[in-house]
Amino acid sequence: MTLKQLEAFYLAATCASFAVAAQRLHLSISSLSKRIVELEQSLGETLFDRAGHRAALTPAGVRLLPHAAGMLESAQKLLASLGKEAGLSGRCRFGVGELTALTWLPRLLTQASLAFPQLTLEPYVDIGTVLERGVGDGELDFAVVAGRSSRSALASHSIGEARFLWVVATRLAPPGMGAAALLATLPLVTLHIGAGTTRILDQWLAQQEVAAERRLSCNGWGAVAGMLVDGVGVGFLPEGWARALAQRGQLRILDGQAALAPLHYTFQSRRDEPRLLVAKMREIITRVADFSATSALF
Amino acid sequence: MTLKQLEAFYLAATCASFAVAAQRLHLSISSLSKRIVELEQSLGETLFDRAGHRAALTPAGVRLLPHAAGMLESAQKLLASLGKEAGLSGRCRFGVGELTALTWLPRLLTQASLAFPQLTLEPYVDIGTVLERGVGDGELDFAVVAGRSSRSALASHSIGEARFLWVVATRLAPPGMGAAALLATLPLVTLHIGAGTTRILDQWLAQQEVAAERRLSCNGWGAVAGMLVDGVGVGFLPEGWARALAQRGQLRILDGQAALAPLHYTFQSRRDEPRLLVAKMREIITRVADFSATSALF
DNA sequence: CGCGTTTACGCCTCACGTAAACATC
DNA sequence: GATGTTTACGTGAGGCGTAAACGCG
Repeated sequence: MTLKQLEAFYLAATCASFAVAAQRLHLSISSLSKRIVELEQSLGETLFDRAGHRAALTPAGVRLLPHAAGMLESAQKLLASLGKEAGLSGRCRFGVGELTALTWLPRLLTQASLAFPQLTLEPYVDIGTVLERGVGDGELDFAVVAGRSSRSALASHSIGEARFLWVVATRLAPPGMGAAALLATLPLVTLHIGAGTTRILDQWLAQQEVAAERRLSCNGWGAVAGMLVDGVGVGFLPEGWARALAQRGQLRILDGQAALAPLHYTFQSRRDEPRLLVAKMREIITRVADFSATSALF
Repeated sequence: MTLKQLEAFYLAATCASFAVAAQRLHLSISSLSKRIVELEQSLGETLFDRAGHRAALTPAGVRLLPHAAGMLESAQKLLASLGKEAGLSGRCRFGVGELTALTWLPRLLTQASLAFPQLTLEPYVDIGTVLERGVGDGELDFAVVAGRSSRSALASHSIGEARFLWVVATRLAPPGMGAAALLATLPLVTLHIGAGTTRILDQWLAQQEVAAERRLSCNGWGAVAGMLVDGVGVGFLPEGWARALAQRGQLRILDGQAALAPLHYTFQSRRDEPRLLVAKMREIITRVADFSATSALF
């Protein structure tokens, strides 16, 4: 029994497939498979049931899992007690929404690479549901997404909220007009369904008893902002963007009485995540996250 | 960093020398040395100071030691949680006094090999001081010796007491005569100084205000018993032996008012001993130990 | 010079990746 | 046939023991 075998077992047991686990170990699938077979031989127990389409933990494997996690955690603490940077090297893959990518992600990368010079940071930008699946499958160490996770295997920690303001091109509407009224004549320009803002938008529409008859969705905030500036329709933008564009006179903020609810963002990772690094990254993110920040693009 | 490296480090740090540690790992000294060098390289810390005649732990080594012990213990528990016999295989070296060897050691070996079929038991018979040094140096996993240890690194657990009776050859003395009186004319036949009985003998002599003018010592109870039967002098034997030989008429028990104090035996192991096996062996020994048992030789 | 540790070297096992085979859906 | 895991095999690094060297008492 070796630590490498235990690590391979732990990841294979917690990731969606051997392929994902192998990727996270920088190992070929075949080598991962052999490591696990060798662990099984050294323990004299079958840990995975390969009968079905995908390998499933046997009862012995289930019994072993917490012990293996404990060993790996002990090993990490051992390393942490000596070399400070130990355990905080290697790669860290994580997911963020586009809003994050365009606001505080650069600052996060600066801070994190300052704190962990040995660490290779690999952010993936995608919509929340994709990121959640990535964390669940073990492809990502964590993700910052809107709202709490519906997956019981993931733990959510609130890290802040983003506020949005309804806007429209200055030339399309006189001052004082509300978003609800404009939606009667202008199309709604927003993100694709599945993005984090979908929920607060639906909530707002229901509350206002307004239906968005014409709807135009795109998969990026940058494109949405561009369309709104060009006068394609009415929509909402992150507060910082809206204020920056309004100040330049390109957009008018529709600050009627009915504002969009703030969108809460959470840090999501596996509930059984043993890596110290993930906890440290959460600390930094909690400190750095600021969804009202203006993008460096402006 | 591997478990083998940590194990090598742990043993090298707790044993008297690399040679002893290597012996316990069934490894050559050179391989042990390399394992430790490799651990140092992987941790980026020097763990042993090789400046002096013998390797000594550096501060970093001292910091690492408890972590390494914890890892090894976790590994053991992991194995114990799956395969029952796991962790209880391999070799177990321990020391016992000759009295133990001639009374309950056979029963211990029977019981222990029944409880741990995979285990190779290696008892070493010697006098207490030698055994204590062996445990302290790491050559022995534990020892059963008379009295508590004077070494602070060893933990002592009482497991029973042995009683001794003064005897003399039947033909040498009429009934009713005491040992103190006989010592005036007959030599004292006893074990070498350093044996566990030395203390209770000295105590008895002081209490009786008797000096053993002629003294004849040997390094084995069997030889002492033989000499006493042959009428070489007066001496004492373990209670069971004395009664067995008296019943056959070969010896007379000198049951005067002044009996020897009972000799307390303790189970001694390293205070930081992490092996489950040692605790289990102590349980069995506590159950099995019986110093009044008659040797199978009779 | 003895003792304890390290270095040098030849040997062999072990762990890796590529590629093919196998099994399940 | 697509996906997921294992087997076959050639290669290279790593761990082993023997033997010689080093360094301190």
